[in-house]
Amino acid sequence: MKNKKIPKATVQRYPLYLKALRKLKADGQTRVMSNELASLVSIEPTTIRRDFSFLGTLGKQGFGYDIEKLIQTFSNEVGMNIHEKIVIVGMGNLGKALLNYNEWEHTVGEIVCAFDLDPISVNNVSIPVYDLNDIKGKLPEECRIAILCITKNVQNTVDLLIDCGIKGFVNFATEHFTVPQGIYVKNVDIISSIQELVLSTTKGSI
Amino acid sequence: MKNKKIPKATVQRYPLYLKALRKLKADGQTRVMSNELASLVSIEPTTIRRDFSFLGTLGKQGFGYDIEKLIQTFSNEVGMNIHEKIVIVGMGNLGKALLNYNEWEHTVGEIVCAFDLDPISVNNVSIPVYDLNDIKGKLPEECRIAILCITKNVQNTVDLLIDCGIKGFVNFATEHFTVPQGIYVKNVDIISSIQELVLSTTKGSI
DNA sequence: GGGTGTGAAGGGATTCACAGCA
DNA sequence: TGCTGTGAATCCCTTCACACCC
Repeated sequence: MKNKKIPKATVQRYPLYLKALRKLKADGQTRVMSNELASLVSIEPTTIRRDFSFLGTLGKQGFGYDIEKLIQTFSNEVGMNIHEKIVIVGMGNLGKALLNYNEWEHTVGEIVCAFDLDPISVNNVSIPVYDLNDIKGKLPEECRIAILCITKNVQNTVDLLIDCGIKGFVNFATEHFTVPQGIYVKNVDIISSIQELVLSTTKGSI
Repeated sequence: MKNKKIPKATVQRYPLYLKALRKLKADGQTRVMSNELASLVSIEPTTIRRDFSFLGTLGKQGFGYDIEKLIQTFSNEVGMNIHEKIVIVGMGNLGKALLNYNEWEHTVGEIVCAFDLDPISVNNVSIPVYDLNDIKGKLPEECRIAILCITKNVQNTVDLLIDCGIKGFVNFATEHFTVPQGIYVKNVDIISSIQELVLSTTKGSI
């Protein structure tokens, strides 16, 4: 099964598996069976086994999977230990909250700096905060990923960031915007999340 | 096509359409064609037409769709104007940021109160903030949706909330937890989002 | 003509069923 | 025996192609 193109749906589940596996490891467990993992992440065991099989032969029949080996494989083969330089755009409560996540290191990278319309008033922050109008000069070249925590003038800011080399956005902005081909946007829309929740708790259709 | 069960994938796109349609309306536009909407939301026009068709015959051949009519239909038929009473659990920077979203009203409902381990120190907030240990007595009965912004003791808190009648969670916690059948969790995992972004910007597989 | 709505085809993803190995 | 790995079947979703209507 190795060398086959990994399906989109599978790739999207990998982070979920990794999270559960880290939890198991932290609990002192060293091996896990697809059944057990299934109940943790609410995914069918057979789906899990197929997902894992794309990365090679990782399990032992009648035994299960070695947790450490799985974590290593995910990290190496799927590029989950890439050290990205990430920038936060908009340093309100949300931006600060994201900065305080203590999970950046050893997972995807680090937040190197931030931009805000009023950088002077942002204090008690461990990274440099620059004026949003200075993006062009201050955005580090290696930055490819930006986290959008602004509420106004979103399209213009996005265009500017793309112009500076940003390839991917994690977007918390509600304002609608568009991007050209080749730029990836991961929307984190709390309203939409709740709408989905409402639909599923009332109609059970999701 | 009406009366047929609406596919899960379709339902998940409705909030996205609604957002784009509201934007168009705000820009003064009164009608839209599937082609135009497609380029806005990056979804194939034929997919859009099929998605809409589940809600009845909404468009006019050779003309397009009436934006106001679409918005109304979404609101009424898909339950997007339901007025939920929502509770925030954990009032750090993130909780505050969410509270300041000015999009709650007229979309999904309102945030009625919050819980925190240290409620006294949370100030400048427009809703009551109670002690996390008092959930049992203070959580309004009609509350079915909770937004999790805590970082510790997540499983216990979740169990307690379910016990109090919460049916759905929007989860910002990174700590892994499980829920029984019939409880819905919408994970908002920023680390996973960035992992997906990294995978797509480096391997182009998403 | 220029668009929508939809049967039918095609493509992916999930699940079944079981071979194969520790 | 018990669990993984995987061909085959099934299911669901997307896309094509075109009938139909304004």
